[in-house]
Amino acid sequence: MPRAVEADRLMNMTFNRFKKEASITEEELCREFFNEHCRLIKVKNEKIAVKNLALIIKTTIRLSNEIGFYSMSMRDLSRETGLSMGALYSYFPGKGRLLDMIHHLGGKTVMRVLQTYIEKEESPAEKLETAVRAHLYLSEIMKDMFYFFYMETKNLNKKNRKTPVASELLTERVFIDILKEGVKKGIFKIDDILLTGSVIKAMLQDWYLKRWKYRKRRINVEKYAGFVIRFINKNIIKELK
Amino acid sequence: MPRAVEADRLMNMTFNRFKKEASITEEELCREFFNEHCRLIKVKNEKIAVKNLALIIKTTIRLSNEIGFYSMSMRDLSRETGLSMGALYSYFPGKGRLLDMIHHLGGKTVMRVLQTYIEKEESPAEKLETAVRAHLYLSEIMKDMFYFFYMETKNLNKKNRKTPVASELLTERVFIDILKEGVKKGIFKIDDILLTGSVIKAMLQDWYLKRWKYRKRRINVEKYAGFVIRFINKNIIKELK
DNA sequence: AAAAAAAGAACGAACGTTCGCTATATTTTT
DNA sequence: AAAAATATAGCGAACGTTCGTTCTTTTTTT
Repeated sequence: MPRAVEADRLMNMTFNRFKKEASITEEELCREFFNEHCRLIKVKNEKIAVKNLALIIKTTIRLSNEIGFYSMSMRDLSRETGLSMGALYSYFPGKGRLLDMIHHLGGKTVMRVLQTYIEKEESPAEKLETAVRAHLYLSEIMKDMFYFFYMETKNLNKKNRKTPVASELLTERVFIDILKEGVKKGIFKIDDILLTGSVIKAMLQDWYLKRWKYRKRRINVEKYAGFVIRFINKNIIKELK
Repeated sequence: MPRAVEADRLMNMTFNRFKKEASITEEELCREFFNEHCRLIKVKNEKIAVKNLALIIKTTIRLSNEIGFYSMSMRDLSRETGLSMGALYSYFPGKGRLLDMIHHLGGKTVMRVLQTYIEKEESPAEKLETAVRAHLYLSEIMKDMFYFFYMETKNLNKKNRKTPVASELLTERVFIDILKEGVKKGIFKIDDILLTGSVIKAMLQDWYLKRWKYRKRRINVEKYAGFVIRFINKNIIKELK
């Protein structure tokens, strides 16, 4: 069916379109961060707070991804942000809490974006493709943050440590629900839905966990997305006999 | 072809058989460790050294997987092993070097086992299945060490940091070479060999990176191996028309 | 008795955090 | 409108703690 394939290709959400539509700006996220934690942030001026929070969060993620959150000292953060030790502690209650707060922000953002895009689609096949693309594109835009999330989970305090575990399962659940719906409607044929959901998640994570590898091989996110979707579809789409 | 499938199933390497055959004992690995680094180890009695090295390495991996290698202090290690601070420093030159030494040991072991098992097989299809199973079974036996490798890579010193990156690519190459051979012999039909190798690696890694998830769902390593192999095969085995 | 191994007190460096201070912006009073 | 008072942001030295490591002493083995 070359015509149908062609139509599909035209309808594919491109990375650039997603980037424009989603328009997840650093500033907007930091404003949300500020409003949510203003009780813990000593700086009251929103304009100043948002500016410096953006600087602090960006620098924390960068340094953590280079040497690990635990290895990054507050003096490192002070030097790299240009803010003094005292000033830093006006923006968060302590090093550990800073980590928790960034995690909280990221988790919420991912789920919000994912849900928004899935709701737009009708059929399970379209939902699945959209979910895969939205997840990959979002992780491409926020690649440092995604890597940071994955690698620094164990450094969270016990209360918040459950969140990313739950978040891992939550993202996976989105895919499992789509798969279930597809099976129910007779569109998908899947042996093991749970395991299928797991390996989909694994393939999505590989994109941001092995960035250096894919960059080196000049594989862009759209190519990867297309490959993953075809790879999945071969295993779940009912064959027409 | 129910008969062929049945034959295949009988020939599948089981986890228990692998465990017996490979017989990777903690003690044997530590003896290798001792002989390789005896220049840096002050304790000369092999029996004592191997016993305590096993204790030190096991405890280091356990504590690192719980709280991270950097968060684990030498006092933690002293308390948990029951060895004094002074005694610890008779077994390795320093905390950083201990990490390097464990990584070195693990990397060598993985490649050795993988190569041994692949050499036994003839056809690419069998090689692929064996490689997948050997990798998964090995990571099941040494699950803590595999998790440790992945999570503590960035804490290695710069000289040794290249090793795990190279090791990631090295393991992947094993699979890519099998895929290439299969295509050449006309057994496999693959669009993108490099990307196929990548997602195979991603699925294998998921097994030891998300141990808690699979344990909770009561999915054992053999079931996972079977699923992964079928998932891959649907994408690479030439269809008979 | 000599050698090897283990012990644990001690050391300086570096850690996260605090706190008194200065500088600047905003509000209130005159 | 000018002056005084207050509030806020930023600073960096200093604190107590904990870190990796060393070194002398004690115990165990040969």
